[in-house]
Amino acid sequence: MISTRGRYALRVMLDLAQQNSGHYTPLDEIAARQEISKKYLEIILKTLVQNRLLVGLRGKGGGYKLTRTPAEYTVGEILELMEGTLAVVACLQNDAESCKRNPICITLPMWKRFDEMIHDFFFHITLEDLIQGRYS
Amino acid sequence: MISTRGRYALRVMLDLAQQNSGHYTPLDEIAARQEISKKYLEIILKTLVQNRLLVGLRGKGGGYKLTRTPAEYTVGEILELMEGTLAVVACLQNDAESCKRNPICITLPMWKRFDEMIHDFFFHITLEDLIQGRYS
DNA sequence: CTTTTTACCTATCAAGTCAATAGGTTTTTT
DNA sequence: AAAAAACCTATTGACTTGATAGGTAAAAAG
Repeated sequence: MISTRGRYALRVMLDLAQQNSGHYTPLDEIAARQEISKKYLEIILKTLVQNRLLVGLRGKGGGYKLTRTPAEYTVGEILELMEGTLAVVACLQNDAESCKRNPICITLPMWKRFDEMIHDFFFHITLEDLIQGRYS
Repeated sequence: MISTRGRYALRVMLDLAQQNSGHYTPLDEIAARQEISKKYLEIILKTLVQNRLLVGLRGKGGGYKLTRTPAEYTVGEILELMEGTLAVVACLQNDAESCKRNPICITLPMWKRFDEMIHDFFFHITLEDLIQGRYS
C-alpha cells in the first residue's frame, strides 16, 4: 500500500509541474488547490526540498518550484523517496539482514520478479506522462 | 508491502502442498519446518480454515490439509485473503468511499493500471507453479 | 527599520496496525 | 481416562500513520 505521504507528494509535484515554471508557488496555494492540510504538506515538502526535487524560497513572492522539467522526474523516484522503499517484502529491502532461508525459499524468485515489475512500472512513468494523460 | 501474515500463509500452503496429500499435518510440524512461532501460525491457519482453503482435524492423527490440488490455488487468493486487500491505494479498495476528486485526479488511471498489473501477476501463479520452480 | 510574507524547524499526539504471546476449551483417538 | 491436537478469546509492546501546535529564520515591501 502506498501511503498518503507518497500519494500527496506525487500530487504536489504534479501541481507544481502544471504551474508556470517561472515563479514560486506558496504552500498555501498548493494546499488549498489539493485540499490537503497545510501543516501536513509542510512535512512532505521538506523531504522533497532536502532531496533537491524541489527548491524553496522564503519571504514574499517565495514558495516552491521544481528543479527540473516534468519529463525529468519519474514517479518511482518520488514514491521511493517518500515511502522509504518500494520493496514488497522485508527480505528485499536494501538494509535487509540476509535471511538464512533464502537458498531454500521457493517464494523468493516470485517476490524478486514482482519487485522488478514494480520498479519498471514506476520508474518509466514521468510527471510529463501523467500530465499529458498518457495513462488514461 | 506484503506483511508476514500473507507471506507466512503462503509458506504454510506450500509446505502442505509438498506433503503427502493423504494425511493431516499437525501445526507443530509446520511451525518447526518453517521456523515460525506456533502460536502466531495458529491465527493465520484459523483464517485459512474458516475460508475453506484448508481443513483442520482435531485429536491424534489430526492437523491440517489442503482442500484442493496445489494447481487449484492461486497466490493471489491466498494473499488477498490474508492481507484484506491487495489494493495499493485507499481509493481503489472495495469499501472505499468514492473520492470526489476522482474525475479530476490525474494519478488515478496510473493507480488503476498498477492495480490490474498486481492482480494479473498474483492470480496467475499457482502453488504448483512455485513448487515446480517455474519462477526461478 | 519595521511589518508582512513565507519557508523552515522541533516536538507531540491519538489511533491504528503488526507480530506475537498467554492460557484456556473442545474434539478425537488410543 | 489420558493424550493429542485444533480451536477460541484476550492482551501486549513496539511501531507507523496522519496530523497538529507553536515557534524561528529569511526575504521582500513599505
